[in-house]
Amino acid sequence: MDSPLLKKLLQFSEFSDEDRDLINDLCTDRQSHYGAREDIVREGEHSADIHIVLSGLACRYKHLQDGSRQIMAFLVPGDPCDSEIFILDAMDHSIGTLAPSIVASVSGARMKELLLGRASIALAFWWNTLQDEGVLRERIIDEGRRDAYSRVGFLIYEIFIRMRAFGVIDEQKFDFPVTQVDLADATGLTPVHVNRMLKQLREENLIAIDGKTWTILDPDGLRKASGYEASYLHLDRAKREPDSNAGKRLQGLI
Amino acid sequence: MDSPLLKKLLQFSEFSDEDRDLINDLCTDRQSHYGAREDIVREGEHSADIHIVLSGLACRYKHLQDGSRQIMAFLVPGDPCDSEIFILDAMDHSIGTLAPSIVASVSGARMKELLLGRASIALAFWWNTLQDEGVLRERIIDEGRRDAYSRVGFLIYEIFIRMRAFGVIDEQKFDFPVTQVDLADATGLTPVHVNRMLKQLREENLIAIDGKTWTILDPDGLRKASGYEASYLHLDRAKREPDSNAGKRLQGLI
DNA sequence: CGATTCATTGACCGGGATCAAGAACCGTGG
DNA sequence: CCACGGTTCTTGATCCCGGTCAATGAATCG
Repeated sequence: MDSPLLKKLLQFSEFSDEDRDLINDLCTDRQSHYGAREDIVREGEHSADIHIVLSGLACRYKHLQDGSRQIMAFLVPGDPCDSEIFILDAMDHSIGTLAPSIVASVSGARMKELLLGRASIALAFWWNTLQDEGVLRERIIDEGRRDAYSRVGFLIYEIFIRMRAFGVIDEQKFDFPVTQVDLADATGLTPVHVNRMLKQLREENLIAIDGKTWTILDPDGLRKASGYEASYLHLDRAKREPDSNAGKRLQGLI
Repeated sequence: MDSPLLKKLLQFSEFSDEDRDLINDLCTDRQSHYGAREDIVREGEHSADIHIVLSGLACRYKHLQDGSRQIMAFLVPGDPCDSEIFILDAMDHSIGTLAPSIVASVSGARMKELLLGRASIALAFWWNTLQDEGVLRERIIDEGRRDAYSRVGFLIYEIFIRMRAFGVIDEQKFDFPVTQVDLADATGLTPVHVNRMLKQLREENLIAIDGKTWTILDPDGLRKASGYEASYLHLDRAKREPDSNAGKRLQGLI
């Protein structure tokens, strides 16, 4: 069975059976269970391990002096949290769960070995880093140039697209176990105003929320409302490759 | 004579004389002169070359549908613009000059060869990517959680620190040839409000502006006013790495 | 069950946007 | 040398989006 990590990396590259086994093995080695709102790695720490989210939901965040929190990225199943940790000797931000999650730990040494021996795998991780950077840049635009309505819509739509690319969307439904406070910390708005924007999105029949299950009723309408452009996720790359089967995997994803 | 690129990479690693020559050669191969406000790479393009800013000032930016522009990062002399271009097949943002600049072009093939053959150099470039990511994350915090005053102060202080780390600061003076519109596009504020914040910073004797020459009159005061924390630039940590094998970690990565 | 977190809604306020009008600063050509 | 048209900078007046404060439900859980 494919691990979430392999599923994720398959968005970027194709792998030999041997590569696939190596990637899957990374996730089965050591697994830790976290509750909601627990830290996986803290700012300033240096961990000997790197981490990969297998299930649940985590985020990159940072606390400011005034006590407020800024969420800089959501980490969905398959996302490596800190594949760079064995280069830097201290994290400049924290990683924590938002919902109960299962996280795989891989020793930095083993990661190093794999990246040394397997250029094909190393390349996929490099790609992942570039996608992360694209997401960060898009969030800067989001906060700098979009109003609250687009900001909330954008965040929801991006999560939707990433979940769908990862293949965990049944119809338009997906599990997104965040509070409105979390969304506020991610968008730079107040919880009160996030609530108002969600209300508006619901009233316009773009989304529906039932507990932690979100439904995108009108993906196209939501995309337009949020001013979303998909290019930065580089999900379409596989489609353009002339001799690749990847196109089949990703068909209909965008 | 050390090229700006070597100066920049020396922030992260130490190099053998041979490494130094290889890095310097990158910058002397092909140099292009750009005027102010010209594009070096456009969104959607795939260039065979990667680019390095040697003098002047450039930025990463993106235009939105409504015509507004968001500057996501400033590129000062020594900064590689797109060392990842030979992996991705399309840029998800543009890079353009703000002031007349000299830019070095290096073929992707040569870059790849260098990163393959020289782990020590590959490591420095990897570090550079991580620093870029840190800057992006800090900008998200900046826009999400700080008020206009801190935002403008923060941006100025970061440029000051990066220029100083690069070694082009005479006393507290440095050349920063941007318009207030550029600063507005970078902070997500309006030019009018940027002007008001600059006025305030001047009145508090934190900075002085004479044409394109900026002076930080009170670095400590500016840092405090902007809520700046330096850790994310990793300026002090990189060199401490005692492990001479560190560079080899990246072998086979590209 | 209370107790605690989370969602929702209303009333009011303020920071920054918007609009507008000069002023200072160019590079250009006469 | 000045006259000029175009940026860029500066400042004031007004408005509105989103923050703040507060109160009430709703949902979850020991």
